[in-house]
Amino acid sequence: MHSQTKEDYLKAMLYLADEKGRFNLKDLSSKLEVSNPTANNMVKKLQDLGWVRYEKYKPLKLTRKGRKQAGLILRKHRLTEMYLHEVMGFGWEEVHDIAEELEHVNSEKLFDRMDRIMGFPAVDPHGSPIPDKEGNIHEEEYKKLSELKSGTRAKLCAIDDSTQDLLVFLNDKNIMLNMEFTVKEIHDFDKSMVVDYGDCENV
Amino acid sequence: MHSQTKEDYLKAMLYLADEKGRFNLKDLSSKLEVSNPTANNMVKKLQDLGWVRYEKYKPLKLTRKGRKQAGLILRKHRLTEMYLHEVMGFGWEEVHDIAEELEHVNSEKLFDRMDRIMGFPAVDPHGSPIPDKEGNIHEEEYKKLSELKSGTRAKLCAIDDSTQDLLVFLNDKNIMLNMEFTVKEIHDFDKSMVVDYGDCENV
DNA sequence: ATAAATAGTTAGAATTGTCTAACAAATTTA
DNA sequence: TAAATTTGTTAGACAATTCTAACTATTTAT
Repeated sequence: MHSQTKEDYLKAMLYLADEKGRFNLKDLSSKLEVSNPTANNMVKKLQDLGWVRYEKYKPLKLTRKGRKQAGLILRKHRLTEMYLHEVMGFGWEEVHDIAEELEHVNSEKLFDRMDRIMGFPAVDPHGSPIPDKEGNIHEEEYKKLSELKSGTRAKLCAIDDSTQDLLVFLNDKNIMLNMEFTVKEIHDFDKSMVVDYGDCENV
Repeated sequence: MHSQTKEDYLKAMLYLADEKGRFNLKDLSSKLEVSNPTANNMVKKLQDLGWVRYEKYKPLKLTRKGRKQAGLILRKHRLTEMYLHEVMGFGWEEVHDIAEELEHVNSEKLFDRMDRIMGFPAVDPHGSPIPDKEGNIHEEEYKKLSELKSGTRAKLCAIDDSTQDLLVFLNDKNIMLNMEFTVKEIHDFDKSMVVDYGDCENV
């Protein structure tokens, strides 16, 4: 059926589709850190499975089926992240790497149980939406920090670029999800901001 | 490093060593349901890794190193089983299959956290010992049901052959771990017993 | 003790996922 | 637009894990 490898390709494509709208083989091979021929090769197989549509030199497209598969993997990933955080007490900067492994486990039972134990959460510890059981992703539209004007009061609903480094940095500053803050100043030269509860640079 | 496949070979060998004392290639290939040449082939690689000692036509032996590796995998398996049962509320007949997948996850953090959350349990939901962090297994010596004489009062401490079928059967009879019971009768012709709390056939 | 049965070995091949080298197409830039 | 850069393709190879077929060694049973 679908190997762990194929799941990683699906996930990467979902990510790229979301991030860039259109993406090509190079984007995929870079994202997965494999060579170009490797990705090319795999894309052909994914096409045979009906998960991708691809024509030579054209951008890649996930099929509806592929998007669903990918959504289901992302669901497992984000449910796991939330479980690790909320139930097991891991920090939001620790959960990604563990979930990266757990997401490949084949057990609806397990993930449904996590879901139930947590009371069916809508988002993961970084504020990203958890796809539903059909693999559909219900995105909330949040304002970006960089779109806020000086003086605005706002709530931190999600971290877009949840790298471990950034999350550790935010921990240092005692910044956490759902925290309210006010934009105090915006420096013109580099767009960095001063907000209350600590300051957060975000170009 | 060690693939999931190699981990399965290690686990199988630990099981066979425990079960039979001495075991040969055939035992291993049967246990893993692979062909004989496949197992032969893999055993050579495991020997190169220093986990097995093997000479043509002789019984197989796990090295100390191999036994430790195997013990650590078993630790992950049994910690997971116990976690699924005690914390997540799965039945003792459900946990094996899920743990079979989770045991290959590479995250000391995760398993240590499970361990801590449960207060460092000594046994899994079937009464089997959870190996320590060095991979050592501290076996308790229990009497077998078939060794008990009529009239004995005893506590059910472990299930030796924890197949799903048997566990479901025991559920039906409302038999659970740590339950006390008294042996009422032993039928001569098939050694089946009548005990209070329901009756359990165990030759 | 020999024949039959079981266990083990060797050789050769398939699959999956990866690579490099060499070349071709498309896009960007000057 | 032509050269330079980037992207994509093909071909051939390799490691891991598995198989079957054909053969050999060991063990068991008569």
